[in-house]
Amino acid sequence: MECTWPESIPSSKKTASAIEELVQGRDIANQLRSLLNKSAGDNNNNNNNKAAPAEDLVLKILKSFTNSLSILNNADSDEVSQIQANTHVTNWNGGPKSSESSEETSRSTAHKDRRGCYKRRKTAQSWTKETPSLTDDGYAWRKYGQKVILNAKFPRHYYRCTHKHDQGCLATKHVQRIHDDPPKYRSTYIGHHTCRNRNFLKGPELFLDSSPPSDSSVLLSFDNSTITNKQDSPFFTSFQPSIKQEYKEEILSDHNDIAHIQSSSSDYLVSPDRTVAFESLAHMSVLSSTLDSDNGDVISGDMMGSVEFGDDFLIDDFP
DNA sequence: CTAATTTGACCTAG
DNA sequence: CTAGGTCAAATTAG
Repeated sequence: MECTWPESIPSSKKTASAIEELVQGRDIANQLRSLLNKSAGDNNNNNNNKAAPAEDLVLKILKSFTNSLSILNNADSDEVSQIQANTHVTNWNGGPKSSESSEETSRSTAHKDRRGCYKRRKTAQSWTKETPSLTDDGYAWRKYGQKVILNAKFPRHYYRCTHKHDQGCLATKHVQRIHDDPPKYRSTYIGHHTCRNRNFLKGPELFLDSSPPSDSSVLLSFDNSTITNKQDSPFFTSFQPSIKQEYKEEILSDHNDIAHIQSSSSDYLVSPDRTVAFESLAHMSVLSSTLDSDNGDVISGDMMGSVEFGDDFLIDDFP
């Protein structure tokens, strides 16, 4: 089986480069938007509605980019993506069903009518990754929920991209601790990032940005799988500037255990200067360990095989 | 003050 | 119906 990559395994390279272009365009539009905001802020402080039409236009451009991205990303899946894609914060009032009255007839409490407010994404690409510690993947995640899962000892934490409202990034993930004694966390990534704000310190960014966009970005090759690093391939975790809070307590709690694990995998302890080589090594080791346990026969156990790609990332070549 | 997290209610797929 | 995923008010952190 070919180790295909879940994130935008584009049906074709055309799609891939189209996505890249769109991301770039949206990024630029974002820059323009912030530029507009800034200039409107300090130039004319009393007349601020002058920039409103421009801002509006930029927002429309952004929306258009985001929608296109969403369409391309899950080409056949449902319309969830576009719904959330309004790039600014207006929570699309006047929802799908025009309920003119009866706020409280159905539900007693003074909650807003959230029916139809969200849709659960059905077929988004997802993949899981298991780590002995909570590592940051370079993206800014915002926790939005926590749930106790049946037959699981630990609750599951739900995160979404911080730039969901900024840039309409629809990526989410959930993290669940599956073992305690040797700490093990399973993170499931759903959807992929359309945002461009990774928290790189300095080194690895040249990995991603200055790489030729055609197809030879970064290759990691293993036994029989070739991995191309596109914009957010899941294993290109990076250094994090600050460990977030939710991780902090966990890390502190089993501080002793993970210390040597991390150092042995040469991850996160290297100074950022010489990271590029080290990083790839680190990831290779991570990957090889996971893939390694895979090529034998990781059976059952409890399915902690390693990297299983959850969904059928159907590569829809055109019919 | 703003922004992130917590947490219980809400919503939907199965 | 239930289990899992999401929302959003309240709370806490920066």
